[in-house]
Amino acid sequence: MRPTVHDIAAAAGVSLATVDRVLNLRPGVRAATREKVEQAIEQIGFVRDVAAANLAKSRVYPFIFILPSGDNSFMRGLETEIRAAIDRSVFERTQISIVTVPAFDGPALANALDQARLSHPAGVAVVAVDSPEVAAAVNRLRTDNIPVVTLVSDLAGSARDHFAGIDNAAAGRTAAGLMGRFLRGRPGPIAILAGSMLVRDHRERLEGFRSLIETEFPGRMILPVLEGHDDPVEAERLVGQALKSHPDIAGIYSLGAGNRGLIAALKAHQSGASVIAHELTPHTRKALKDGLIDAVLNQDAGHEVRSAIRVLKAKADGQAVLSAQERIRIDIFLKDNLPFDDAAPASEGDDI
Amino acid sequence: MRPTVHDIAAAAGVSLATVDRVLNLRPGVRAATREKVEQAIEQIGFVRDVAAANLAKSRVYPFIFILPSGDNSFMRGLETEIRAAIDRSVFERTQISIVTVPAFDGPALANALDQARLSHPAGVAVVAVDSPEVAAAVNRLRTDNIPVVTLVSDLAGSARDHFAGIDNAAAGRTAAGLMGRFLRGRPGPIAILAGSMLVRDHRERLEGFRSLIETEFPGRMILPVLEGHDDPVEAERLVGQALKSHPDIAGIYSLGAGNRGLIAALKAHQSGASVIAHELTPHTRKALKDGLIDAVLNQDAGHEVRSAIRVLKAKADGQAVLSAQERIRIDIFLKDNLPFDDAAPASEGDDI
DNA sequence: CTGTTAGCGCATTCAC
DNA sequence: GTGAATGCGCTAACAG
Repeated sequence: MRPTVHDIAAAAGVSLATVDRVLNLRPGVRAATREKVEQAIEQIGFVRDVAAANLAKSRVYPFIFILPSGDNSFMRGLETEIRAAIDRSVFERTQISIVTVPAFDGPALANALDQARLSHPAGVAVVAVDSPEVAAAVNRLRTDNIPVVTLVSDLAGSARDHFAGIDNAAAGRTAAGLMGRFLRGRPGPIAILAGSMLVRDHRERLEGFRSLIETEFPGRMILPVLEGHDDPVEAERLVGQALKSHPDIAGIYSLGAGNRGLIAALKAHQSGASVIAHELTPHTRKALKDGLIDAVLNQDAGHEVRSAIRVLKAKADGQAVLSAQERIRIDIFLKDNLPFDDAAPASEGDDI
Repeated sequence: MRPTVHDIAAAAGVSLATVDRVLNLRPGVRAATREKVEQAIEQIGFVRDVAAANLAKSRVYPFIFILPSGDNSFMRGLETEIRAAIDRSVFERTQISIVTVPAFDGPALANALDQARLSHPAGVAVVAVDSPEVAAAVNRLRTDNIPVVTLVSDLAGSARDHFAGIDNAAAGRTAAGLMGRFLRGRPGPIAILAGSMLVRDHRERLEGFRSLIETEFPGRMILPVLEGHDDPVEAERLVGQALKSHPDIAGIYSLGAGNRGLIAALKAHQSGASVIAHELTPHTRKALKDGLIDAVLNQDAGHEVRSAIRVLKAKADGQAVLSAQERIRIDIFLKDNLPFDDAAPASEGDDI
């Protein structure tokens, strides 16, 4: 039988209440007594039963998820997954609210974070814009001892507890490795379509892609980055222009969103370029099937949401996280290994 | 406040014990009373607090994991992950034992399953050999109401509750899609190294690979399958022979284990073939880095083990499983997106 | 057939 | 500072 608080109490010659005070770092215990109890805990190898503790506390975890608003398939899919988590909240003792803010807007996001702080949540998950004011707002949350997990895109120079997202540099390198192999024997430059250099995930993918092409496939030219702000209209215009002025483009790496525009441009220009994009959405799925896109790198929004919740809970309880379980993997989809064949539902992803 | 058993009792005008009997489908309740209670449950929207129930029951889950013995890096990695789960068992209320049986040996496996049945476990996870006697043994477990999850390789015609493994047909197609693209413009046949057609995962990968090559890359010849029984020595001999008699081999798909032998043969013959293999082990990792293997498809043993445990628990409690969470993904590794750079530890993988 | 009662392991009043 | 008592939501004897 695994030892309980009673065993500690007996071993230390104190009462349950005192044991509890020591366990939960509450004041009102003499140093000597505390010492005794801690020794007992150590000696009998006590591990607290979190389930029982939560039961006794009737613990619920109020969490706040902050993500960009707007017409971005991936982000809306993410929101769908958060809503799915809300449906499970009765079972999981969570109580999740969703806040949306304009994309790529640091001040607005910082403001939303400060707002969130006022409601004293048990944790906050945020799709970060990589700016100092956002980092400062995150740090204010941390000062209040509120756990913060960045979601999808990370935040430099902040005290965030955890990042629930893929290794974006590795994603960029993966895209480059595939692209280099796909283009073997075919000359021509590579075009890159990004969303914004204000978000860390896009910057890291770009860096990873570039560095690998330069070292492993030297001589392959990369055109100046097209920054389409994840907007389909802008993306279509930029890619269209590029295809017009560089008819010899052999490959295109779309590392952000706005893929609807990319796809439209590809169709219009009958480009034969090898194309690699991110995120499996209804649009990229169709383009894969139609042969317009060769490969899609995907991050599973459902897994990210579930992971964020698990980590926030663990942090809120001062528990360790199973890091292997929380690593978000980079899925690679070709036309031929798409999950479920029917019309793509909003929740593409999966997990675990 | 979420409703409790007390609320049901009050609403139905009965005692806690009766509510409990209805909830747990125990006998000793008049049909009319049962009806009343069920109505109350329905009306107030009761959902049982599993954590509290487990606490009251001091529930522990005795599980048995059965896997092949022998010198197979992937299977030994799987065992390591099971041992990691054993380390967590105090927290997870599990009590896991490991049984190993000779690989590809249906009768031995069936015997081990029958043996497992005698100890009345709360669930069994098994790396299946796809044979009728194994299916029969699994069905005997199911008759005793013991949940069974197949692990890594599935079992046809059995009543197993769940399969914790990748979609192997999709894996084969993925390998074919990559291979076809890698070989663009290069003639020459493809060689296939398999372990044994007695296990379902190998058969499914082969089928998926073959069908996609035939439909998407017609004209690409596939040589007769080499069956190496996951044995490095045999694999080396078979691949060596093939490379000697077909010096024009353009691609090799290794869909089973025994990759040490494959790698040795590749080195010895200075083959320039594009190679795709399964499972990231210290050997395949090194071969990737050395450029001997182009891509590795991997299944995460850690994720599979954790998933199997979650599913067995859920089935044992008659609970629903979050199917999205339990889907095991196919990881694709190139030389340039390998996880952690240091010397590969036994536990490569990770998760959902 | 049905109800009463005493825990499961922990947290939290309220006395002392 | 410390302890005794009560309850979280559910299960499981044991009575009736």
